Amino acid sequence: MTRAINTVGSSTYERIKKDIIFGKLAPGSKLKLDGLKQQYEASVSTLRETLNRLSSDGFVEAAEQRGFFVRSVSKEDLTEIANLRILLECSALKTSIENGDADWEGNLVAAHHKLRLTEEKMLSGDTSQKELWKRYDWEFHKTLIEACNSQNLMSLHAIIYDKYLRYQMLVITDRGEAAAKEHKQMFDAALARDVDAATKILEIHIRKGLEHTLANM
Amino acid sequence: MTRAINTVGSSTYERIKKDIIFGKLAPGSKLKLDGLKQQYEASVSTLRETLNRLSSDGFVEAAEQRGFFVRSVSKEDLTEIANLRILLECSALKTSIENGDADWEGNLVAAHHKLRLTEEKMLSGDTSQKELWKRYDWEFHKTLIEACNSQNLMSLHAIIYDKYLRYQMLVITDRGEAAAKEHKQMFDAALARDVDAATKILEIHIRKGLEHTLANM
DNA sequence: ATTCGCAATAATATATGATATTTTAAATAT
DNA sequence: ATATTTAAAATATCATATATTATTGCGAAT
Repeated sequence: MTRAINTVGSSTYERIKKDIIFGKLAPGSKLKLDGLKQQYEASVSTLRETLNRLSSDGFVEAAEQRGFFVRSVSKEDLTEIANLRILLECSALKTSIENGDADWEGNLVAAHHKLRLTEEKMLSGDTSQKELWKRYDWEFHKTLIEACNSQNLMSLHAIIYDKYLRYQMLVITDRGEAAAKEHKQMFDAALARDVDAATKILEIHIRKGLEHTLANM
Repeated sequence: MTRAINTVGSSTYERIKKDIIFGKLAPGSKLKLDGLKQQYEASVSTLRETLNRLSSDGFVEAAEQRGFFVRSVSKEDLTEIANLRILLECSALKTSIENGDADWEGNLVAAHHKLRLTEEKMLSGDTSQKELWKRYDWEFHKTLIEACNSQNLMSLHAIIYDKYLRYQMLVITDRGEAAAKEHKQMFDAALARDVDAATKILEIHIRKGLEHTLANM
């Protein structure tokens, strides 16, 4: 179906992006072309294409004539990101709740169900599924806003979400039960078409996550 | 000072981006590497780096193994862009007015003065300065939100502004006097620290621009 | 002795042209 | 008309050459 994984360029893009988000490539560290060449088995040109894209996305810093660096982190930057996520995601959520049809509701039920299952496993001590949990968290939040009717807003949100996620991955612990409860509340409010309640909980959800990460970094 | 113009890569990036925004490269048209090579005097690899960056920015569409295209335009897309600009710019304006210091006020006075001069020239029939007017319009809007304390928000806004501008450049006419009056009102409201009035006028300003462009495309 | 400035060298990034794949189209056969 | 084959065009990738930056070592001045 999707041929995205076929080219060297797109797969190294995904891999490097993932390695930055999950902290395998440390914030601020130098991305030497020669080193990356061996690590990702791609040519310099391909890598430069990838790094240029990531620099436009804001995951990599490109210093003219001096090469590429993993974007550094700071509390100020995280705060900016969180506020931006609140702005974008709440706005999208509002429109989405107002416009969502039966399909949207169905997708939402499915997304929340999968997320909840994984959350329950994680809460009972099984931390092996952290990767999976992250994916379902993303799918749940994405599905919530999917009926917002703005491709532009969705793709901006996707990048901000990943930037926010990177900071979450920086700290060891997550908020566990509290976050799960907020997910449930959001889910209920969205199905009840209660825009105010849903956006309010979403803002709290993000703000609490921000505080938690700030306190642990 | 800035060495950005020194490398082939960054200068072709600026040139191609400008040519897309100002319509020299038509929406939807194919960007053949071979053709660009001659037009911009750069090698394939350099051009690919450029096009990859522009694709992340959303000015170019990259079709896996089928090359690059100038991002196509549509009324729906423009509407999305305008709404996004309202969301981002109004939020930034609010914070900026709340936080702006004397420096900010000074910059704002200067920016509005330059914009006004050019607007007056344009209104009196001298359309030769359209390029300059566009630059001052950008600087005015940018200065308005400059005290918002969010680099992330500023850079997101810069891209959205350019996307919006591209649509404005697509239609021949602009709103002239009406837009100039709105600029003055925004300027006054910002200096008076009247957040509500300023954001309200900004939203009207963008929405009117949207309607004008929609009607003429 | 230590710091500073300069030159030579090494390391690295940028840019190019060449090669291998893949897609598009044109032509032929079914 | 549709499917298949063939030829041409275009893209993706690589290896290499050029330009720039960073490092090291040396000697002069404080």
